[in-house]
Amino acid sequence: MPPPRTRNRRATINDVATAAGLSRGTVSRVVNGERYVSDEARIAVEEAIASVGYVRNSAARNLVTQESRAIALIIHEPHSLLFEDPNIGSILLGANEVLSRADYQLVSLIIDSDRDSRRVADYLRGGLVDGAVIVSARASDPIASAVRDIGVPAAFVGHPPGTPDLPYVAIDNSAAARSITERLVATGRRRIGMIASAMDRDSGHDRFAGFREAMGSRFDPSLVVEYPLYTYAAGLQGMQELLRRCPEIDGVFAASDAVAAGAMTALQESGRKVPDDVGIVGFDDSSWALRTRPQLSTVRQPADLLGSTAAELVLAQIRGLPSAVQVLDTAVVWRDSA
Amino acid sequence: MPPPRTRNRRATINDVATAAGLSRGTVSRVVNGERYVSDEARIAVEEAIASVGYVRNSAARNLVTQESRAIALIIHEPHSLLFEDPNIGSILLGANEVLSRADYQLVSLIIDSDRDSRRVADYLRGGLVDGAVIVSARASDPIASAVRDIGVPAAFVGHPPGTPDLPYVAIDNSAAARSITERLVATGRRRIGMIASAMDRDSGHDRFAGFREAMGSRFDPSLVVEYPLYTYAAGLQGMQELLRRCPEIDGVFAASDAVAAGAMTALQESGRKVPDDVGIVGFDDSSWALRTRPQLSTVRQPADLLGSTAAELVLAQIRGLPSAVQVLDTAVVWRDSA
DNA sequence: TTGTAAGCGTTATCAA
DNA sequence: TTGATAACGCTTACAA
Repeated sequence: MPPPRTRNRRATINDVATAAGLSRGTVSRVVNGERYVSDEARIAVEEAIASVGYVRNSAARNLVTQESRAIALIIHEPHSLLFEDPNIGSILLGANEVLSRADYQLVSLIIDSDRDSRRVADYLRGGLVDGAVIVSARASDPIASAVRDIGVPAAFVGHPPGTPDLPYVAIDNSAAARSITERLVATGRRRIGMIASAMDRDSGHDRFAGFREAMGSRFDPSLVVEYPLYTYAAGLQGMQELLRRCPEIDGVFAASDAVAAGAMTALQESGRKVPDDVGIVGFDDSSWALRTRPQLSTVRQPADLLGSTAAELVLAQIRGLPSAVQVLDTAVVWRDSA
Repeated sequence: MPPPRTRNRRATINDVATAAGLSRGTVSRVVNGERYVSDEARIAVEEAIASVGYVRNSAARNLVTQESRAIALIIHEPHSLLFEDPNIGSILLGANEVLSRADYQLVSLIIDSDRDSRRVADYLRGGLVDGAVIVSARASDPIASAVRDIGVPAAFVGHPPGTPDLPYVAIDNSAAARSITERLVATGRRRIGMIASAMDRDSGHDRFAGFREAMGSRFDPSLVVEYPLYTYAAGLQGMQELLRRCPEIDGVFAASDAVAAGAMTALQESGRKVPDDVGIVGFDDSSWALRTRPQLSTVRQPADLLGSTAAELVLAQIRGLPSAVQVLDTAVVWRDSA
């Protein structure tokens, strides 16, 4: 029998108490699975709950317990890029996994306008969540400082410049970029360029820095193009531009796998063979890397771990435990594109 | 000057009232921007708010107003597919746009396990949101019936079989599939197959049905392969299988653009030219369609409109307005892959 | 225009 | 083991 659809008024704990012939306190204890409830009381309450169709009002509960058992995940991603980047899905799933296990509800809030930004800040401020993990913040992101001011336990995925000193989890983009660039150099390429992206994010900025370091005196600024987003389109255009500037180019570091995939298309359209004529490497080891022909040499980044670790960082703060910055390992995975 | 970080106790409306030398009621009126507040009172309250660092407690407010001004967007997507499908990002953004304009906070809840499913149901039941839009429900999805039982205003994107009779917004997958298949037939192909996917969703099921209808007596079941998810990998494997079964195949309808992209790779690896040797069409007109070479002929589906319309459906119910099922238009966009 | 006071539906303390 | 009762922080008649 479906619960009586009292669309007029929802049953309260009082209604249950009356129906069961017991007090509110006892009903509350049953609902929360506490000890010190006799079997007969428990049964009576359970029957009453079923008969009046009671469900607990979370607002009232949160008000008295002063917690919500929910954690926000704030996604501030440029419109066009949202979910084109497979990393963010993995981060989300990773965070959800650890929060779910700890019996917290993950609520994702997306910021797509200044208006959203304000509303999300209000949402956090209102005490509707006990903590927040922030992904894809850009340099000097207003939501980042808002979170700090609000004082809610929080952690970043990545650590953009200009970000308040909150705990974060990241990878060493610079070191990873250096490694893969060095590997590319070692294949004997002479003219190596880079398609840089998202320089206003720590990831984009640091990948470029790593490339530059690895190139040392061979670094040639005219062989670097820069685009705002990690997209296939950026790779396509970037490679075309590089080819225009220097037809003899024989190596390319693309700032992400999606960018590398676009670049590879441009290379093939220009009649060049990968890796024979030009070697190309990406970054992320996302699903893109296995889609290209040949498959991409790239840097593996543990996106799900990024998400789960960030979630753990905020959980630790909630529990009053110390939470330190975490830098996760990456690995170069060498396939056939270089 | 940053607000005093009273980590000990948050200021309440009472503290503001005391500081301003006014009553709680007046403070509340100022906070909510109501009329009938003298300028001097308003100013005094605003100063007091700043000095004590007051922010309103949403749980308390929601408790008395009996609303949350938040709408849930429930994503029940198989782990691996989450956000590989660009449609879902567009749906999310579309919904966020209309809700944001109406000053509602969109909170996305993802379901990735049975445990999640129960927790999300509790979240909805608890009154933490005023409505819900459900995307990517599968046939007989438990969360779908939970939502119906809970009685919260809701709308589906799509209308899987076995779904309770709640308002939904969808496209006519079957008619669209028929159109593009007919167009493919008209190019003179003789042996046309299909790579079907997600048959447990209305979209997957109906696209296949449309294909079958359009093929009429030419329909050949041995030229159909079926995979659970709309993925690149499904397209890759599906096309290989089709080629094995029938090397002379000269036309393919892939159930989504991602699938088509995978199929195109398989075709090219087998040495076949698209569209000369085999014509291929997809579905969605997502970013995938412009990435393949040649670019994909496909069905344009207004993913953002799907999201915004679903949000409007929910809003209408909250406002007590009638809300009817909506079927959105699609269009065949013909490029070079067939 | 402002103040008073009664809830909103829980949980939690303290007696019984 | 159970029952009163006092919060939790806010909104909202109703009075003044």
